Amino acid sequence: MTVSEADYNNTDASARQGDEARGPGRRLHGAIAHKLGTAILSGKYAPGDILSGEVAFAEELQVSRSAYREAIQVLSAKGLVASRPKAGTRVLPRDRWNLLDPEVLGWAFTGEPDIEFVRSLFELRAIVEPAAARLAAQRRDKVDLKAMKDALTAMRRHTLTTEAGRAADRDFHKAILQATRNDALLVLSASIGAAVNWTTQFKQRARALPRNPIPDHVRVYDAIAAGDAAGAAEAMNVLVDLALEDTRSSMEEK
Amino acid sequence: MTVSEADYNNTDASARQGDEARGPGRRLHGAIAHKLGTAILSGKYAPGDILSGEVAFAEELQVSRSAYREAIQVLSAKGLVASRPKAGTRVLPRDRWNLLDPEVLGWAFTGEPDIEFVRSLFELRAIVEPAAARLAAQRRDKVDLKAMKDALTAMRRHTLTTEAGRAADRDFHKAILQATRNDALLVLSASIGAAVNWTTQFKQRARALPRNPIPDHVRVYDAIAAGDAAGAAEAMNVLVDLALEDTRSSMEEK
DNA sequence: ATCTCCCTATTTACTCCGACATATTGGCTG
DNA sequence: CAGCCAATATGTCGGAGTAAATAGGGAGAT
Repeated sequence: MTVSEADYNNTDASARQGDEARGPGRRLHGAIAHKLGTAILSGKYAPGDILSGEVAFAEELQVSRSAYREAIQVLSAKGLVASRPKAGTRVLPRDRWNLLDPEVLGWAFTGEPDIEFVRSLFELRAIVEPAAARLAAQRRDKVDLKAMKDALTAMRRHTLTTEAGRAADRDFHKAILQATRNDALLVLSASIGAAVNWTTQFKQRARALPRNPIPDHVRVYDAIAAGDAAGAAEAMNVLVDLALEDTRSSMEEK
Repeated sequence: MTVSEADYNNTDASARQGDEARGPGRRLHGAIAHKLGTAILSGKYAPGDILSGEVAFAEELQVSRSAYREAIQVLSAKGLVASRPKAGTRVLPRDRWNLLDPEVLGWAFTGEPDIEFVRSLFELRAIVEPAAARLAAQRRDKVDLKAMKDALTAMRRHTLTTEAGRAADRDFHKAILQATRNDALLVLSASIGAAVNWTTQFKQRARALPRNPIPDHVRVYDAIAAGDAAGAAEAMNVLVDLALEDTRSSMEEK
């Protein structure tokens, strides 16, 4: 064990993720991975395509082979590409992509997001989050409830137009999943939370949010606090439905 | 577009994933990543710990710094570690780990799996798969049904004691998720499928499988084929419950 | 003469090495 | 106590050599 324990928690990732270029704190291979990742997610490189050889591509990008290779390792780890000697580096079929990886999800939403995929994500939310709310209502303790309440007050103060407000929204949902005492669900939260963050930003882009989301969240909180499993599931169901509604309309009228 | 399209689909990953050493087809940095990944998942390196410096660690592992760094990039991409100049490479807190990544899941099951985590995974299955079966019952077409039927016959022929049989089991569940027409769910299939594979192997390890799993699967198939959404969800619910039962008992009596 | 199989040759990723650049930390100094 | 400075570990670079997998050609059999 070493000194300085409570560090490395700079989860600003979600805040600064949209950045294009390479600022300080953003490594070169990270920037390359971002560039290639968005290119693949946006369809610029289709599954089955073969990327130019290491030497050629690295030279084209003006980086060393080391940096390029490390970027490829990242993409490979996320299931986007696979490399083999003599055969080259190939974009894998879409069902091998790790779409639930928060970073991949971010890449998917930097361009024009596929509306069909957004629908898929909300359908997944509609399955997972009500079930999570049900479990949370049965297993939550005081600490969980306090976390949810704090997140709610923060949401009220900052509103969803600010990054701080969206962070509070994510905290609220994360607190619920944390209360389920289920690690697998909690990991999904990181992914779904990221996705929700992008779509929420989308809603803002189109117009000021027409609906006040606070009451929906309060209903969920109240049911969980009361230990009302069925009520919590139902309230969360409504919340997700409304969020889908808003997102859909804002995407269509664009 | 280039020659030789229908390749790169060697998903033997799940079949040969338990290998320790570095065989042909398994790259060096992949072996290092596997070694470090399992070490982290097994708790040998706890969150917050700092790994020895690149030069030192690479020398200790008898590999070049490049190979070691590429392995670290893989782990970093999966959220297991993070590196910063001067500060070193640190193991991230558990909630940052990408536990749903199929490879990470494999690492988690190479050692003694945490029974609490297995419970979490089955709880997730119990949430997602019945809902998926419900959607599949509403949206499946002939092709989907044929894929399920083929998988069932393959399961009958090989039984779950063989890798071929387990592959058929995975194919069955994958066919269901494919029938939901939902990409996000389909990605979860890769993860859940991997998890199911490991736990199934576990059941085998303890003793010959006491229960014949075929009838449970057939009930699910029949309901989906009949378009009976509620019945499909319920049948899948039973299936997952029984699987959990078997896994739990085999883990306890070990 | 045609087909099959094996073997070689080439292409490409993979690994290694050694040097330099950069960023962050922690101590030092004013 | 604040701001500067140097030590240190990661990050980036370029090149050289190795290993693997595919494609193509040649020998053998049908």
